[in-house]
Amino acid sequence: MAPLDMKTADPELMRAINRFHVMDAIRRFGPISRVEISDRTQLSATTVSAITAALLDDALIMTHQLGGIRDAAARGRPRVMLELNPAAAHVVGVKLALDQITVATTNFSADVLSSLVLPIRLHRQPVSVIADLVEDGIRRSVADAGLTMEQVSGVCVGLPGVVERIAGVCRASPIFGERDVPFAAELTARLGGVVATIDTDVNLVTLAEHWFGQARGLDDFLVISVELGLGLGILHNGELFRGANGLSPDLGDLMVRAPDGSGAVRLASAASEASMVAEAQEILAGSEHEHAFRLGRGIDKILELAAAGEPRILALLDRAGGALGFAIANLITLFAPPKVILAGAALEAGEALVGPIRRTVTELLPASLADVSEIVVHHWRDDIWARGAAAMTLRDLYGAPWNTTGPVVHR
Amino acid sequence: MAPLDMKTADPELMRAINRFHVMDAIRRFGPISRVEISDRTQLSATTVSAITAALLDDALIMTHQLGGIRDAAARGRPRVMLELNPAAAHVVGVKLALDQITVATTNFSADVLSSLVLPIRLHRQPVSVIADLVEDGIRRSVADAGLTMEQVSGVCVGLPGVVERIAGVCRASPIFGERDVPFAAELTARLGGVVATIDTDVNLVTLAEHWFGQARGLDDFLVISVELGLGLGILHNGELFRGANGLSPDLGDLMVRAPDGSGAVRLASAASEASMVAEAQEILAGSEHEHAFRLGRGIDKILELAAAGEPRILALLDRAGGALGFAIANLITLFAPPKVILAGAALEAGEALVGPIRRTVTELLPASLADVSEIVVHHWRDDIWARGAAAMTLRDLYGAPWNTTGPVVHR
DNA sequence: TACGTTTAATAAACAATGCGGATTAAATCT
DNA sequence: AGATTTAATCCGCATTGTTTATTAAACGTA
Repeated sequence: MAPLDMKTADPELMRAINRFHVMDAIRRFGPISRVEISDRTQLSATTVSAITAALLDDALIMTHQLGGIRDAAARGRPRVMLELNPAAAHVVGVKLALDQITVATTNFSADVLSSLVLPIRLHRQPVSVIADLVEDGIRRSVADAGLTMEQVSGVCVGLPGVVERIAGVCRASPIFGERDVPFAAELTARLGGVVATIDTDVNLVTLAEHWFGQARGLDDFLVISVELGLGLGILHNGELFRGANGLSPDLGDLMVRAPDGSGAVRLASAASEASMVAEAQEILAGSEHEHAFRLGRGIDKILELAAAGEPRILALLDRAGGALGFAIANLITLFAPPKVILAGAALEAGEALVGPIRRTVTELLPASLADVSEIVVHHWRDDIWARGAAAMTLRDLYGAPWNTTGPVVHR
Repeated sequence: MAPLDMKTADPELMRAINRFHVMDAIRRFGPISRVEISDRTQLSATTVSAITAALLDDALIMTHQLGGIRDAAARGRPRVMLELNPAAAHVVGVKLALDQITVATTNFSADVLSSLVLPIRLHRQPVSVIADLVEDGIRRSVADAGLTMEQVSGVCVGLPGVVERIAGVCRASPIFGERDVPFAAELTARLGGVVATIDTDVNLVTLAEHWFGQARGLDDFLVISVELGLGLGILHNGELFRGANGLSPDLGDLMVRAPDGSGAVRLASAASEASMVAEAQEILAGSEHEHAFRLGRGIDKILELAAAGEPRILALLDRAGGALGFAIANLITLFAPPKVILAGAALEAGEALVGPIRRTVTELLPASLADVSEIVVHHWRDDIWARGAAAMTLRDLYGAPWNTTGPVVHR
């Protein structure tokens, strides 16, 4: 074994750690004054002053001019409020799904400046074709935002499947026909100097939930997305959880009891949108509804029939919910997260799907963990992925120095 | 939310981090010279010199007098070898199982100085009775080692179930009738100044495997123990994995498909020693073997019959292996560990149990993870638990400063 | 308007740390 | 005995965070 892999400490690391804490406080609570940063971080006022001076110098933060609302009874020298400088950097977030590409450009505060959707079926396209499409989308979104590529600090691509972020390699994904696709390198090569990284789509939204969403400030929670495929994001101890080597797990690969009790099946084939649509298509073969599934949005038809109370569809959703509940119960047993966030078009079915999930989780969870987790449904706006991608890239820009999880830079 | 919870950096933390790295290098590779520490840790020779001087001053390490074996062609000033000072501290490790208490006293190098086994059925004894028994065992083991309680730096107790180490509370365990037992406090109160901590029994052995055993230097692996109950230990990114709030998960609480395909069952009721014995007893009711199960060591009878090729026992082991394989496949999907270590009396059945485990894992694992994990069986000596408890306590003594995971001290 | 009070932010002095280069220590080689 | 080689330490320097003192910028009051 080579040198011990943990980082040793020197003054530079010390500064990096404290700079991160200051940045994090400004991001989370800004506009915020130096005194309050000092309070929250437990750093001395002097240190905060020195660090903020450097950050102002680098134009990463700026003073909030529109004087803060001073308490009427305020005395003494007023606090100068500090906040992120939105113009300090711009990043592009991309989400690849089986049926579309979403691209958005954001500023340093993760505000979306421009976004676009390319409704293209990517299924089994060659990697180079997909990379070309993504490149075009990025360049167009950047132009729409009134920026040039030189002003873009980073690009982050989220996609379903098994992703090794550090290496920039997609080990397996429904998007690609091949295995072990070095998509980060592929894309970076096309962008002329702008570094692209990749991650699981759900990891992006998990980070977005942590920074902006329902789990703000919560250090442990799960995100489960039910789209064409299934996604799992885990925030554990304030950090995105990844398996060994930074390999993000794929929820669809988890095994569950078969809904009909006949053994084990992949969760993806029991509870993903794709599997539900296929099953519904089979159930309704020959009926008046059959043709609706030809149009590609079979899930909408399922929701419609569920709302109408069609019993076979309700039974289908019940089985899917049972399978999801099984997997979620096991995840709660392992991670004990206070919150589990569900999202995805299928969740629009409401109690028809969520009910069985909750019921199964309650049924299968041991008594000692009965009350640790709250299961909530969150309806995402389209841009949450982009904000997550932005957060991921911003984290790299001023990221936590104690994690060696930064991605490899391909040039 | 109060102050940001991550530690801020100051010179003291810097020194603590580097001191840890030096200690860790000495522990892992000692006897080791200062230059080699410098090489391995990437710290400058000056810094290593300063830190080792302080450690020598505190008598935590000592110079290795029996001059190292110098290469015949060696030139220059000889290296002075450094190693842990075994007498620097002593700790006591305790393991509670349903049928016995094991106690061992070790020195600073985790060598076992004395150990004893109390074959007592703890099942549903009052907490105070168990604490009394443990106290007696500890005092006797310490005396056997020729030490006084004043010389003991810490006590660590491992037990099955759901344990919240930081709080020192056992949330649920087959050992205790009650829930939420503050056993660390209970025991510390009896030991007059010596601090006791608790943890999952498997976590202790996981740390022992990491420090001394088959997984030395491996940063990611799983440990699965099949005893009367089931245990799961996870080393992830070089750290013991715990759920939110430091809650260690219980393998027995994981749900698996029922072996007969009729739904879901707790793994504990499908593959633990207890469940296998109960099932075997039922299968063999009325046969010549029935009375063997009255003697308490039913697992031995199972192994004997498996070796003899008794088909119903082989089928039983096959079902249990299938259930374990199901759970292990899901764990591999989540954690992607390069190694999975199995242990426990039931594993003596050899291929009759391990075969089905391997087969099921191979069958259920997705192709992208087919080759990441090696499954091995490790036969533990009785003292491995004690060494793990020692390692756990030593880690607290000179522990990783960046983890806020130290246990609460009750007095 | 002048001056005191209050609070925020910075400056100066100090202590701890790690590092690079020079120096000393301890062995072998010639 | 002196040169050579390698290990370990000493010295001076740069960086950092903290404490204490000082300045800055507001308001209140006479």
